[in-house]
Amino acid sequence: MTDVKERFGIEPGGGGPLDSLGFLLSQLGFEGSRRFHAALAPLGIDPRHFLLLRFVAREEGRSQQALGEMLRIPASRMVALVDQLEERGLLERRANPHDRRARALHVTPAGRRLMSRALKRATAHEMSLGTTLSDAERSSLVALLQKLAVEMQLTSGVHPGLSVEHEQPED
Amino acid sequence: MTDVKERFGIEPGGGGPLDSLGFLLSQLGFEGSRRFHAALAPLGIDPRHFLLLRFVAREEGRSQQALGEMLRIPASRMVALVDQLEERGLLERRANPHDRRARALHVTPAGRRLMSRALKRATAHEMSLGTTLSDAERSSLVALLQKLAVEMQLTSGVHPGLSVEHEQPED
DNA sequence: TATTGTTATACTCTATAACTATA
DNA sequence: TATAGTTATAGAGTATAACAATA
Repeated sequence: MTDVKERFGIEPGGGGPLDSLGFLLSQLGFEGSRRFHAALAPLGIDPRHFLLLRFVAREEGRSQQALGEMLRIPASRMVALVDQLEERGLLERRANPHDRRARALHVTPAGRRLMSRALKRATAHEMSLGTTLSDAERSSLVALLQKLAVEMQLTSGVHPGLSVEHEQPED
Repeated sequence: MTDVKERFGIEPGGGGPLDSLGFLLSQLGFEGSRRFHAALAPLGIDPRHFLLLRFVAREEGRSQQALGEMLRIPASRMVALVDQLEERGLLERRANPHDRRARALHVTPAGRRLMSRALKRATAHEMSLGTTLSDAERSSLVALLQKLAVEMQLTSGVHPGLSVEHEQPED
C-alpha cells in the first residue's frame, strides 16, 4: 500500500487527506447522489422513493414491515415514505385478510408508469457517470468498488443512509 | 461500456440498479463517512470540524469569510461551525486591525494538540479502507476515482455536502 | 452604498416512545 | 402478552432574509 501518511500532511500542494480513498468516496458519493436527486426531481420523487417503489414492485404484496426489514428502514420512517408514495397514487396499502394489522403494499398502474419514466432517468444518470473512462477502466472501477463493498459488509440494494438510526454524518 | 440497461432490470438476481456505479459510490461514500464520523466522535468533533480546523491551520489568520469561500461553506453555516470550535477552545476569532468587521481565524495550542490526535485517527481510518485490495488494486482504485472526480468537476479538499444550498439528498 | 459577520424565523427531518388495533 | 403500524413530541439542522457595525 502506498504510504498513507504522506497524504495527510497539512502542507499545501501535498494533497492532504483530500485525495485519500475515504474522502474521494465521500465526495463522489455525495455529488453523484445530488445529481441523481436532481434527475428524479422533475418526476416529484427522490432516490428513496425510487428505491422503495422498485422494491415494492419486486416484492409485490409484502407487508410494510417486511419491506422495511429488507431495506433496513426503521418503521417510523417507512410510514412517511409510504404515505408520500400513496398520496401520489403510486402505491397502495391493501388489507391482508390473514392479519388485519398488516398492510400489503402494491404498486398501482400509475406507479408502474412513473417507474418506467424514472428508470429512464436513472439509466441516463448512470450512463452520465464515467464518460471520461474507457470501457476497461469503468469495469475495473466497478469491480474494485464491489470488492470494497464486500469488505465493508454492504448489502446490494441496501443503502446505509436509510438504515442509520440516531445520527447522520455529513462528511 | 458494459450494457448499463441490464443493471436496471427489476428482476431479482439481476443485480438491479444496486450494483451501478452511482449506487456503489453512494453506498461506499456514506458508509465510509459514517465510520469516519465514529472515529472522530471520541474527540468531540465531526468530519466538518476536522476539515475546517485543518484549513484554518493551513491558512492561518485568514478571515472567516475567506475560509468559507475556499471551502464553499455558506456564511451562516460558518458561524455555527466556528462557534463550536471556538467554544471548545480549538480556534480563536481575532480582531483584524485593518478591517474591524473581519475576524481572523487562528488555531490555538489546544487546537493543534487535538488536530494531532485527530490526524492519527484519520490515518487509521484511511488505512482501514481497502485492506482486502492489493497495493496495485488500491492505487488503481484511487487513480480511477481521481479521474472521476475531475470529470465531475470536484475540487480537492472541497466537500460538496458542505457547499450545497437549499436541499440535501440522502441517497 | 457595499461588505463582514450574526441572528431571528420558519421549515424539514428525525428519533423516541406512547398508542391503537389486532394477534 | 406480543406485534403491525401510526402518531405526538421534541430536538437538530437548515435556508432565508433582516440586521448591526464597519468600510
